[in-house]
Amino acid sequence: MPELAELNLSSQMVNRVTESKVFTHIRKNPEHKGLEVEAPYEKFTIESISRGKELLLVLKDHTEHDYNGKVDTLKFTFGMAGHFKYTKTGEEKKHSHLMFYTDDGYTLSYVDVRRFGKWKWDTWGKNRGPDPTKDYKGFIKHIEENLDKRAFDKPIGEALLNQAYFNGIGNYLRAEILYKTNQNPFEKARDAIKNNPKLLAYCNTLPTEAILLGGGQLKQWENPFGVEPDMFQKWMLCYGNKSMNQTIDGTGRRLWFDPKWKQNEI
DNA sequence: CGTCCACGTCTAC
DNA sequence: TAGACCTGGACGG
Repeated sequence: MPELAELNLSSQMVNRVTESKVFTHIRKNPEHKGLEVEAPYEKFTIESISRGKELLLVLKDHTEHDYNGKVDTLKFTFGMAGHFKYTKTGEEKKHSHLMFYTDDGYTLSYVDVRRFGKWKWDTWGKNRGPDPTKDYKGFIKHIEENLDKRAFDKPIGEALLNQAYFNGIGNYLRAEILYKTNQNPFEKARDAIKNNPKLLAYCNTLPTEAILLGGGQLKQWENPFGVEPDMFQKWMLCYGNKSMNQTIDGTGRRLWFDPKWKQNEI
């Protein structure tokens, strides 16, 4: 599930369901080896914000008699399968690992079959770049100021997964970006960025489109924006398409690309 | 049954 | 640049 679009949708969903809710307890599933988390206040509210492939839960003190204005942020990464579910307490889904309980019988659960996701009391990772959809200017500036770095010696197909510069781009977004910008994945990243103005622009527009289509598998909501359920599949032209070429890239991940590009062309 | 594969990091040789 | 971390779905014999 989780690339920029899915993290963004998770955050929107959390904001929608937790609006005007008051939480009192947090519990970790002992099966998960992750950090134990205790409620920082007797009563608290939850808001959420995403940035690339990270998501924050902002916990705010709601204890009337002892308000101190403190705010705590719990940072999540979703690994390969993380997402949130909101259910009645007692009806939590299998593989729920961190549960936030309201004072009126509901649970917000962090669910993650494979348990690759993580959480900790923290804010945005300092080794991750700006979100290309929420801070496009910052995203462009950060790349342009660092174009001479060795990270951009890599083929663009690999560089697009580098979260220091392309925070939120994952395996399906890179495939769609390369394909829809008519970009040779094996061209040196620095040259590709200089020669193909669509490349950085589509790091903004394609994740934005994916958000509006409700994201990929393991949807947070059924058709969050009234979009037909099969629209996302139709939108994905390259990733997972049998008529495309695929190879294992230098980082061990499967790269999907237009067969017109020859792999040894680097 | 078995093997391969998955929208991602991490850390250790 | 391998593995390690995990579960489960798809597909083959």
